[in-house]
Amino acid sequence: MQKAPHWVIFALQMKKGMFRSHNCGELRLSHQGKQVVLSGWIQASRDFGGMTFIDLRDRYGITQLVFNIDDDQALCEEARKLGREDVVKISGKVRERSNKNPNRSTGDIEIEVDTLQVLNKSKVPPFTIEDDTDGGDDLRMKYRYLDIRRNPVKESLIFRSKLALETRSYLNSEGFVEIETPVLIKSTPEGARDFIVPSRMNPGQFYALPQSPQTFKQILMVAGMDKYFQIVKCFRDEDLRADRQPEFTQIDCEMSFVTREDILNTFEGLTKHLFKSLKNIELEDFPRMSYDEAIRLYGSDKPDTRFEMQFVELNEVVQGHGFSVFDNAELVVGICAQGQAGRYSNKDIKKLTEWMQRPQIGAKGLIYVKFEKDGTIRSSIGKFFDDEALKKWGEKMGATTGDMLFILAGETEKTRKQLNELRLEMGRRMNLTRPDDFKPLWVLDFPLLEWDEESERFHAMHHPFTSPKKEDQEKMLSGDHETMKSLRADAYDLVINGAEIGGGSIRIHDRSLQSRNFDLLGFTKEEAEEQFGFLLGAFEYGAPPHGGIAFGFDRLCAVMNGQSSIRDYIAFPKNNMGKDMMIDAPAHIDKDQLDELNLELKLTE
RNA sequence: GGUCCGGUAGUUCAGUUGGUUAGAAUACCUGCCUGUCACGCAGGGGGUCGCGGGUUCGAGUCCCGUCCGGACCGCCA
Repeated sequence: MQKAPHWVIFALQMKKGMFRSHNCGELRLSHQGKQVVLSGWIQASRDFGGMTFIDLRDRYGITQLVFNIDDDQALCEEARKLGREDVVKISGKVRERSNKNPNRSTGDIEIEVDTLQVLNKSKVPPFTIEDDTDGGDDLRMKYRYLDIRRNPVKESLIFRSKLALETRSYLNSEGFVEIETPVLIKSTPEGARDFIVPSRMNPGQFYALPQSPQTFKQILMVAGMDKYFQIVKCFRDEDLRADRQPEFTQIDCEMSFVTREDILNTFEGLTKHLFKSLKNIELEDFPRMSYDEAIRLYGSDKPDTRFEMQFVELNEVVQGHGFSVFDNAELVVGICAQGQAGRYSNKDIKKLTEWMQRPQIGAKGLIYVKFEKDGTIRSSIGKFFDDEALKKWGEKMGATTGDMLFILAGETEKTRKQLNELRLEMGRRMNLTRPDDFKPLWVLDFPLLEWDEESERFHAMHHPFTSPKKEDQEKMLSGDHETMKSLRADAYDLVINGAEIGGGSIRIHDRSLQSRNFDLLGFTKEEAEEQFGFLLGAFEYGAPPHGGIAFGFDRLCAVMNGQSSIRDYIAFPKNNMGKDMMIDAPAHIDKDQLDELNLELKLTE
């Protein structure tokens, strides 16, 4: 039997409603002469009267369509009417372009169209669907379905998908099992505010959405699952930031019969694998730093180690010379900005000082010393210290000619925080924070407890299930304030380029130690029993030693691409008031719904 | 809870010490154009200057309030 010609088969397929034989990103010169069917959106149209070019876009790319009035006048007229974002299906023949476009993967070919079908007209979109859109953030969020058509957002979501896939594949190969834990759980006052869900069947009672699956994963360890992970949504009812959403995703992990070393190695391995497979970057072994060291050298527990500019404490050399700002300060500390002396005029310094004095930072002032190229030394405190003294500071801080010192003095914790802001700002100004440079590190030995002035009690710095380091467990009994402050936890954070990417700890698996920890945190026996009785109970049935870690998945996506905002890695993010601008949530519910939930609104002005 | 910035055409923005009919670019519409790919050219339509109040002969502009958006501090075990 004779086979029908290619074009006949195609015409039949078109009739049958086949939407495409290829996508808009895959046709090449090698397809020349082929009859194809494409579907997609109108990206742009260039009309020359006698001939019209149309860029057809789908997720995979853009293919140019050509309509020529000499070939088919009616069809050409149709094509001229197409508007941006109309959805069309076309069939036609692939042919080599006479003018190729090297900027496009499909730029060697074009489609000589023979049929055109408009599948759906589009209104004129409120912003341009281009890499550099003219749309503001609020419009982009409101019309997120248009925003996602843009390459940067689309690529971000695809990156996220690949990252999840690689995470699963790696952890699977390491013997981890992905287990889902409940989303409707119980509220606990520790930590962040919970999102609350009323229970219809249990009037007056509420579920809470998990801030993390913490207790469940520990119970899975008691249950003998040995290695657990989950890529999981978590919820925290706290104010938002560019890198903080009320619902966010964690790579949540827990392992049994492990030491801290086992966990660090496993997840350093995961991180390296993710960078290698997604960015083709081989990360060096991650350096490690104690929490105390990080605070002392960088004023932060998540230092950006892409650049040095470490803190140098100056109390010894500057105090006792009659300059009261220094003499009365708990800490005098500075950084050395290399090669910056010539870059800062008095006006620039004044500006920088004002920047430091903004309420967000709250520095009282900013002291500088400039070691000018010509050998002169200029500083804001020349009246109190002679060149000899200033030179000595310079030596201590490793400054040479051309460098500039910035010095702050005051209460230790505040001053470090302020200098951290300045260090990061100088890093940015001096172009030391390249987005394609990745410097991970482990920060270890966090304090177990944190004194909360407001409630006048200790809080767990990590969470209440974190194990104190072995050598500190005895000290937990003392009860003395300073000793409590000095307790160290077997907790660790993974920091990359100044962002906290992951955090975890070895957990307490012993019921009595867990009870003692709840004591320290100010829980009564009854409260501890009521809130965490299920965990304490589980610990009595052979809880294995265990520990784990959780990675901020959205943040990891952003950091791996050198971005500080996680919003483009979330398909439908919320704005800084926690609102979804597209669906306009949250929203009021009607009286019937409230009644059914046994709730009554009491809105105050 | 707080600090700061913004709101003018569909969009991004400009708008001087308060002073004619509020502009530009882009998008949109119409016409011309046969090798563009940021096409080009000519023409056109498009504004409750977020909202309310006040000061003033006169407010986009100044003041107060309010709403909305953005960044940040607090908060985020």
